[in-house]
Amino acid sequence: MIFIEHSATRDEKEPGVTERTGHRAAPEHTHPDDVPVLAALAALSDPVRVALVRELAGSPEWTRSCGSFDVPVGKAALSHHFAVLRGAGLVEQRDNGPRRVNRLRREEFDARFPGLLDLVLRADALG
Amino acid sequence: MIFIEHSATRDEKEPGVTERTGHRAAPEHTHPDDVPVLAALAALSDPVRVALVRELAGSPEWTRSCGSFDVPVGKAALSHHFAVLRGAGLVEQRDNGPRRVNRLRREEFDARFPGLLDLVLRADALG
DNA sequence: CCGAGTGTTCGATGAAAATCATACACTCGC
DNA sequence: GCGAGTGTATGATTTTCATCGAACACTCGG
Repeated sequence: MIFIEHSATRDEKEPGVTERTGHRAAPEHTHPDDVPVLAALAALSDPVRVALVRELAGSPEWTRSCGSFDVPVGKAALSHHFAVLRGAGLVEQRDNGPRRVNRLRREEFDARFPGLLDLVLRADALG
Repeated sequence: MIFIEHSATRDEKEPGVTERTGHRAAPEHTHPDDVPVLAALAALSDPVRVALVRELAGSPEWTRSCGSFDVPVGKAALSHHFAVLRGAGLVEQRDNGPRRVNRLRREEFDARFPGLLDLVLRADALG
């Protein structure tokens, strides 16, 4: 078993060059503070993305790879949806070996859009 | 005072049959409690509709007719947007003479989706 | 009863978004 | 290195949605 080193959270640290062997482009992230309200709402207006967010909220951080979600779309579309979620400041991604693991940016997103995530996550009778 | 009586809904009437004696069809409303989260978010994901909601929030109830809003779309599109807002439980409409006046369903919508309206209404630097 | 003002409906159009299939890039165990 | 596993990029197709113009419906004041 190999662990991901990469110290800890580098929120204020520029990602720069990872000390990993390969040269795989690190995913580009957008902080929730830089996300317009409309973009956040648009990102959460898609059933597939909401399913991803909900499933992600129910798992420990950095434990779910992109392919491990139960959504009825191919992997191309899936990749696209994760890009949208990243751009909306909803998820953070990190490369772990061949797979890309995810984390829901609960605190940061909540600070920027209070209550919005709770709204989407609360199990409702009406979807 | 005479109110719109509208004896019974005649949704399944054959086209062309207008046996009403000159009353306009009352707008069909959806209570926020019957609105899925996704529909609410989708309704608020459009810049024109957000502009309508914001402008409406800044005016007393039942004072704004549909045509009185400053949005860069024709009246056909405008009518469509109001229908969406109605369907999302965001606005209530009432016929007043030749015009249709509006009201933002603040309390009801807030009870169903706490914080969502505040999020959209708060004047943000980032739209 | 007519005409101006107001809003809806309909059909068409254009743009944006979701999706897929394919091809490509990277990592790791063997 | 090879090859399986994983995710991205690209291009094409489909769907969805916002928009418009025109026709229609309703109300009210002359």
